[in-house]
Amino acid sequence: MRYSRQNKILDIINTHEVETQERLVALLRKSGYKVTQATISRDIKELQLVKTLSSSGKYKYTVGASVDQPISDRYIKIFKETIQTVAYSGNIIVVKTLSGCANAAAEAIDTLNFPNVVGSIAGDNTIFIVANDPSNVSSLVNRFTEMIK
Amino acid sequence: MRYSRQNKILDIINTHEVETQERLVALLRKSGYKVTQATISRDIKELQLVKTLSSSGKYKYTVGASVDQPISDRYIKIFKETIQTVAYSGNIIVVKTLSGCANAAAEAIDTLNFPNVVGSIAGDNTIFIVANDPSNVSSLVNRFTEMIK
DNA sequence: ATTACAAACCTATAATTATTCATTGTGAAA
DNA sequence: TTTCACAATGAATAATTATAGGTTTGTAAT
Repeated sequence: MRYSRQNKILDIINTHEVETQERLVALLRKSGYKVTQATISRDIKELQLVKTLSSSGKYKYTVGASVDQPISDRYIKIFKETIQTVAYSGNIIVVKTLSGCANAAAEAIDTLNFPNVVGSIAGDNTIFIVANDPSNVSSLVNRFTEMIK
Repeated sequence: MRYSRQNKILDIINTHEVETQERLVALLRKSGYKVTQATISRDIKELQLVKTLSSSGKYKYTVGASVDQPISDRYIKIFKETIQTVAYSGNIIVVKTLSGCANAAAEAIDTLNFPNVVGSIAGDNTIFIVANDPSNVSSLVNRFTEMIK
């Protein structure tokens, strides 16, 4: 599960000083992701992670500077590939995703910056999105469902 | 000449998409810097350069994200090690540096953010610093000369 | 000038990372 | 369901990068 794993990678490097890809592989295994260094190398490229100096003088991986943008494509792709169903009630939209992917998808939604969205919260495989008004919900839902086709 | 070379490195990566350290070695040689990859690896660490994705999907070296600061120490060190003499006239301070190091030293001065400095311009081994008023020049000169002791 | 020391550097190599090529999974179309 | 096409991955390895250890070079003190 690629996106779920990449999400976990972000998690890990935010909480650990990861010096090498091998180390990252080891940490991922502890979380149940069984991958090889080759895959991590590719993940790192995709996530645009970067090897920087930690304050201790060692190298560590961090999220990249992201100077040039069009990662937007990436988010749309995540969106398409992780979202399972979209439902709603009142001004709340409930999005179901593949397990472990809610965070990634929610970040995608945030970044894609849909109108009338007040905020969102993501669990493991569910996102709640709060719209500013119930009357705007159906058009949002339409846009979501259009996008995942 | 370490700092001069590192200055050149910054120059090069700002004007070229440098994919590997070996490539950087080659480009440096063209500019008369004869070094090995090992030294470049250390320079890159010091300069906190970072291998990121270029828009073409290839890797390239860029200046780092610099999340955590205290590079200030580094600037002070450059300052100490490259500045030769300090003189002044009116509201202009003239700083002489080791050859090729004026840029690095000027950047250090900029970053260290001295008061009453209006601006500066650097050549190869000379920096002109413009103070806001002649009356503030001598105290600035004192601080500079203190620092290089 | 000579010694002592440290910085800068190189050579060689260890360590790490990226990629090639093969395989397996996965979804869509027939 | 079978087939096709392609995405994702792993194994092996090529390519790249970091570092250990030793040498040279500059510098300051004697």
